[in-house]
Amino acid sequence: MFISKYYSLYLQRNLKKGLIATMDSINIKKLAEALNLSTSTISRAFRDNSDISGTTKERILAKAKELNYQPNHYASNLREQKSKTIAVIVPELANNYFSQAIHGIERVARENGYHILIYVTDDDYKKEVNFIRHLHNGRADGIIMSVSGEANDHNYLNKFGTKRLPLVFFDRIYEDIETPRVITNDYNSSFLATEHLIEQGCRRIAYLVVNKSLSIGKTRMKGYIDALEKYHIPFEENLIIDCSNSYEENSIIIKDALHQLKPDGVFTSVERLAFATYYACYDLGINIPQDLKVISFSSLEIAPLLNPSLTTITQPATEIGEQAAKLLFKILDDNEDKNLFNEVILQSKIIVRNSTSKEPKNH
Amino acid sequence: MFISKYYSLYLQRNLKKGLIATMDSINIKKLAEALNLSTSTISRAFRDNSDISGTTKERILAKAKELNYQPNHYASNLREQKSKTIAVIVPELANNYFSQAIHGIERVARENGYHILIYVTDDDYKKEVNFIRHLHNGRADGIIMSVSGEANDHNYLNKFGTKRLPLVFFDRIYEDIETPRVITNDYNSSFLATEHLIEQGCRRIAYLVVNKSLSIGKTRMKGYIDALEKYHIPFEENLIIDCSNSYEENSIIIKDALHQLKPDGVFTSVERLAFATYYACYDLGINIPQDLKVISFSSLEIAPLLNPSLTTITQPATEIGEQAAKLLFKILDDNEDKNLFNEVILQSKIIVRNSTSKEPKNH
DNA sequence: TTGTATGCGTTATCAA
DNA sequence: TTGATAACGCATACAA
Repeated sequence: MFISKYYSLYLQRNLKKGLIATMDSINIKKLAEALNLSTSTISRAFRDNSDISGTTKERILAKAKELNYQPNHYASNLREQKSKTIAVIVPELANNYFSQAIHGIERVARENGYHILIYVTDDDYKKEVNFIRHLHNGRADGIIMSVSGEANDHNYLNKFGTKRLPLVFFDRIYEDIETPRVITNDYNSSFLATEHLIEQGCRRIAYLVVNKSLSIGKTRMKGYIDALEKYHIPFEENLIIDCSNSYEENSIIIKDALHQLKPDGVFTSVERLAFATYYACYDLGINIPQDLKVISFSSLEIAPLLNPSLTTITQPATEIGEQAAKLLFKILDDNEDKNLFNEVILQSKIIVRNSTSKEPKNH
Repeated sequence: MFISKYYSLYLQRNLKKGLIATMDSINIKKLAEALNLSTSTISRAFRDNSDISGTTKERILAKAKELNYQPNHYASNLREQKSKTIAVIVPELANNYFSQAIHGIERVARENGYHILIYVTDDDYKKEVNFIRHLHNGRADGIIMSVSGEANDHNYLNKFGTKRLPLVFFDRIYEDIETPRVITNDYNSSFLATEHLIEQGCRRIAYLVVNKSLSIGKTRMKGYIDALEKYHIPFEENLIIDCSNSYEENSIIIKDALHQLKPDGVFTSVERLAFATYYACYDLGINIPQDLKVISFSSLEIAPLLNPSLTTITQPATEIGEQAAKLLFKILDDNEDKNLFNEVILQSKIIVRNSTSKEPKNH
């Protein structure tokens, strides 16, 4: 083998710096030498489809285990132009819904031999754009995302043209981007939730939302409005309470709203706002459910343990994650389907508990 | 340029299959052609240290943006022998503690330009071993882990010899593996928690644990035992309730224990068991805190909303994650420190609420 | 300051 | 069934 003098110098330096694999690091070539085989044969032992005799394969795998050899992931990826990795982008992590969804994604990915990268936007649109852009460098084969920037320009997703990575939305989606998605029947759930409050005797129902302009906020709001209409309850714009992402701000906003608007029912679009409502009621001495009934979208598993236990619209979070992952793998498996538009709609369940009870709470 | 006839055939086939970059996919060579520059110059524009004129750099970056070019991650990694990726291995995801910790890790990683891979073991030791082994193929530069297999053999971690990836433990650790770790003062917290129950009048305090043999279980148990001793309360072996990972099993175990042992205080080592205790008490008509006081390790943010509000030992989960990540980056940054043994101990806080109140609960 | 040449570790192709 | 080889896309040493 000829090594140019430049390169040998480069080698020397980098060996010193520890940048380059030294004797203690194993690779396909060394394994081949150790076994007196060619690298191609080694490689074949690790891919199932290729022709190779059973005995050599065993010999190779045994030696590989002994020397702790595994095919270098980056070299394989470079060669094969795929990474066996999917990226998951979520607005937040410390949220029962998203952690359950990720768990579902993780499980399906693992079964398919894929790894998952996690990105948290903290509801920051700029981060989202940045993540997506950087993911188009081969790091991931596909993306599963719950979006953060409904109010912003989604067109950045179209700028990749044919090179755009397969993308699946779940829960929070951009309606104007045509890509597979997994959502729940939010309109219907909201309608039923509102109807439930009305049936429990509420007439002034406040709707708490984090961002009215988010598609998920809009869909959920529509169900609320339509239910009011069905029961001929006039819709009051100011009963839509637009909250923020800040705990402190929400506390003030909600207390003000409860104080000034005196609703007898509250429907919150995310669980965080239900918690904030509870805290506000504790502070203000408002009794749930006597003075105020509360229902919320929530995947909280301990909703029955709250004081009072919280009536929830529970989304099948884990299943949503699983379905999203399956959808992505379907695209990844056969290129034909790449542009197939696919929408999976799962059903949420309303679970009635004491926070919307007509009777005084009892436990 | 000479292309062997074999290879040209191979090219043809793979182009058809779409396996190989075609016109729509950009790489360093095409960008170079488009700009009439060499690939090295392009490369230099993307690395900060190299010599390159300001104007060409700008020209290149502009064109790159236009053509949506980014250096291929896998090629760079192969060349540089590092991945700018860290792996995080946790026992479970749907747990406030771990999702908060991961959030902390994610933030620090992002700031350092690193990406994170998530692996969930579901408390399965075999999965853990498998993950770790596969990670040693270059996919990650380092690992942050909360362990699952205390009862098993940890020696697999030593089998990698000098090739072992930098590893940082957090919260659940293997004491016999010498590697940096971030933990909380569990012994002390347990001691204080038990003492708190005693001060509130408890004399028969049950300790609920998921796995006695886990180091974290042992440490926490020791604090409990020593606190009993301080107050001359005899330690009863059967008040240590060994629970499982199954919700249904725990329900039975706990109900049995409450029924037969009639404790007046319960100290649970993980929040899940506190929830199970609440459910059991609801079912059995046991009043918390009158009949039974409950304290638990928990990072639950809505502990004040429980019925009754739960007294917790709260770990600084996010900070633990951040510290673990920082520790890992310190190792990654300077190779010298590679074997430095480092232990960061953070303080948990006991937050007293109604579940351990002497007075009947009030809200 | 830029270009040329080379190899990172792997795998597919073809030849033997 | 195995071996030789070229290339995946990039980054660096050195020459120009």
